[in-house]
Amino acid sequence: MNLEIASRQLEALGNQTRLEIYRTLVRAGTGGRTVGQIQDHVGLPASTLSHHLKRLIDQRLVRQERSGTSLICHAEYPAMTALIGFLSDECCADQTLTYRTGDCRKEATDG
Amino acid sequence: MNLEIASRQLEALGNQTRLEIYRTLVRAGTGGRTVGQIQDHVGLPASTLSHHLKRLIDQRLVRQERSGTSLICHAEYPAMTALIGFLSDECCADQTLTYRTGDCRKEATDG
DNA sequence: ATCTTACTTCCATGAATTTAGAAATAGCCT
DNA sequence: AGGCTATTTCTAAATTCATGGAAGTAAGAT
Repeated sequence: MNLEIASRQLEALGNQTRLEIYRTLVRAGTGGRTVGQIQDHVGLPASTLSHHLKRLIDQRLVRQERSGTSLICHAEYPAMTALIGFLSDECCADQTLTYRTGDCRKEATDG
Repeated sequence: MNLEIASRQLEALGNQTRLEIYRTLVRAGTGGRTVGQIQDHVGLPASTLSHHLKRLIDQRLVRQERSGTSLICHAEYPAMTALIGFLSDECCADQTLTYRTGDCRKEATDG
C-alpha cells in the first residue's frame, strides 16, 4: 500500500453511489451479489451501474466472477483492510503515545 | 457519521495531492503547519494549494487557525477516526465472526 | 499611511467525472 | 441458427474538478 494506490481507492469510494454499491456488496457477504441484484438495490440504469462497478473493479475493491449469464460481484476485503490500515497509520501517527495499546478507532470517534 | 458524509470525506482524501497534504499535517502533529510550510513541502503554487486545503477544510478533515499573518493548519484527528470507524464497520461486516476478537486490519492485510 | 508577508478568492481553461440511451457482447436454451 | 437474459461498451451531454496567474484581503512592521 502506498499513497498513490490509497488515493485511487479513496477516490473510487469517494462517491455516494459507489460507496453504497460497495456497502451492498460487503453486506452481501462472501456469496456476493449479481449486477442485477445490485441494480434492484440501488435503482440505477444498467450502464450507469456498470460504469461505477468498473471504477471499483479497476481499483481492486470489487471482483467479478461469471455464473452463467450473470456476473457475481464480491467485495475484496483484503483491499479494504489494507486501505484502512494505511489510513490508520496516517491518523494514528500523532496519537501513537496515547492509543498505542489499543485500537485508535475506538477511542476518539466521538469528538 | 453516515454514508453521505463518509463519501464526501473519502472524495476529499481521494486525490494524491490532497492525501499528501493531509499526511503532512498528520505527521506535523498537534502543532500543525502553516500554509507556507505545507507549500515548501509539497511544492505547489499558492492558489492550487489553497484550493486543495479548502476541500479538506470543507469536509472538516483539516482546521485552520490564524497566527499573525500565517494560517496554521491542523489535521482533525476525530474526523479521521470516525471515518475509519465507518469503513471498518463496512469492511468488517462479513468478517465479524472471524476477526471479532482482534483488529481486522492486522489479519487480512496480506491477502 | 504604506510596505511586506502570507494567504485567499476571482477567473479562466482543459481534463475528468457522471449520467444514461443505444448498440454490442456473453452465455444459455430450444 | 435464433431468441432470451444479463451485462458491458459506445457515444455523447452536462457537470464538476484541477490548475494556476492575477487581483484581493488580513495582519504585522516601519
